[in-house]
Amino acid sequence: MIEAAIAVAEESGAESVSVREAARRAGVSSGAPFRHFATRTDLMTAVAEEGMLRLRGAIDARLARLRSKHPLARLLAIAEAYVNWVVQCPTLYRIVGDRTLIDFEGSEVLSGGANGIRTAMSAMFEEARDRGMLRENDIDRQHFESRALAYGLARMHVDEHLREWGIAKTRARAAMHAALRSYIISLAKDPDSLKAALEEG
Amino acid sequence: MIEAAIAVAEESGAESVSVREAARRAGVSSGAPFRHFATRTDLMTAVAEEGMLRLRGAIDARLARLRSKHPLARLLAIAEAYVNWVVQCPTLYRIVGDRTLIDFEGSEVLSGGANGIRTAMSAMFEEARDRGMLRENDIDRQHFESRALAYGLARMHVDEHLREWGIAKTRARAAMHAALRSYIISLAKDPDSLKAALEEG
DNA sequence: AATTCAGTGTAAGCACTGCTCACATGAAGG
DNA sequence: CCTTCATGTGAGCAGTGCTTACACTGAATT
Repeated sequence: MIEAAIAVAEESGAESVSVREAARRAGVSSGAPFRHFATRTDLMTAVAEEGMLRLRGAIDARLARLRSKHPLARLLAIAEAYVNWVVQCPTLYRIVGDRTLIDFEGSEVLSGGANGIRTAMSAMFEEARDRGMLRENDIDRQHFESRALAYGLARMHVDEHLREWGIAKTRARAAMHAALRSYIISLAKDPDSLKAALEEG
Repeated sequence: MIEAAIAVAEESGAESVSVREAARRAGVSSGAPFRHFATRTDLMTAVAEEGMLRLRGAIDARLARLRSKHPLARLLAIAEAYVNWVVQCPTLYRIVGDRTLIDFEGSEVLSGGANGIRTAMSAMFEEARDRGMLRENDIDRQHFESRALAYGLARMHVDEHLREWGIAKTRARAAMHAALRSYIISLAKDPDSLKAALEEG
């Protein structure tokens, strides 16, 4: 069912996923899905949970691959992995973020997943501050601001706002990376050493 | 019809606006709306156009009220007026931004309106650069970045992401203003003179 | 081994939706 | 007075979310 729902969403858009269509795709009758998901929202929530797991997997993989221990470099890596995943799976991302389509608060996977990402970012801001790497020390504001930037970039992509900016889909990643990179660099007290850390990979 | 549709959206959510319910609200039969709007999308597009006009009105009013001629101060004013309007009319803003609900490209009011805001911001970045007010000179990237930040803040609000950040609705405006302000200030070559211009109002 | 029974799938059906269409109304203009 | 055209009407079609009475299966209990 979940795979069928994802397939429908991928080709027809997230809002036009119907329980019946997903059931047809899975080769069962129209009532069958309701044995496993009480409501359409529950089905879409299950789809979103699958998406959240993949997103967290992508972020964790990126962090594991990153050599640098510079907290701002790791912060940028999280943000980049985030937007990379959004570019790769825009439909799934839309579902994960759409609180009118799913029950976000009611899902441990979803709220816990979002919480985990936020906590990881928070830890890196704290470490950067404690090691004197930040130009300013109000890390709550900087955390909120960087999240808004990453979310805005991701949203502008999935909401199709990029064409108006003359940014082709093939260049979306590069444009978003450039924005994130320059923003994170602007937070650093010593931009040059951060740039060096970023070169390190 | 448009007023009725807005009323339904305000109290039941934008996605659950139905042509029939709007017709009931307006006291006409179920087929009547289709004399004026060929499809539900057209009706929602008309609602969105109304929203775009109000948004542009709010921004223009704010700029007219602003004494300072400092381009970065005016830039911040645009961004603040933008998020203010989003906080004030979240439902309408969701409709304006939802390209699955409306025909954005097909509406002169909508695409032209968005274009106008972008052009206005662009002009201020150019002026700031030409007057040597920016720390860096790649204004395209800074314009894109600041738009992503403003859009992300607005989206986080209408998508109900703020509670997870411990930001109550009453404080949303203040949090968003703080983020925008500190970001714009970080762009300025001479932050102190910008701060003075911001004090001027 | 027979029986129970929970888990799953089926098909019909309800109330709703977007949208169409044949029809009525009614005002404007020749 | 008659035509025309814009608008509203209400029945109807296909699709939706969801429920429900029914049937089947396979494993556990007696």
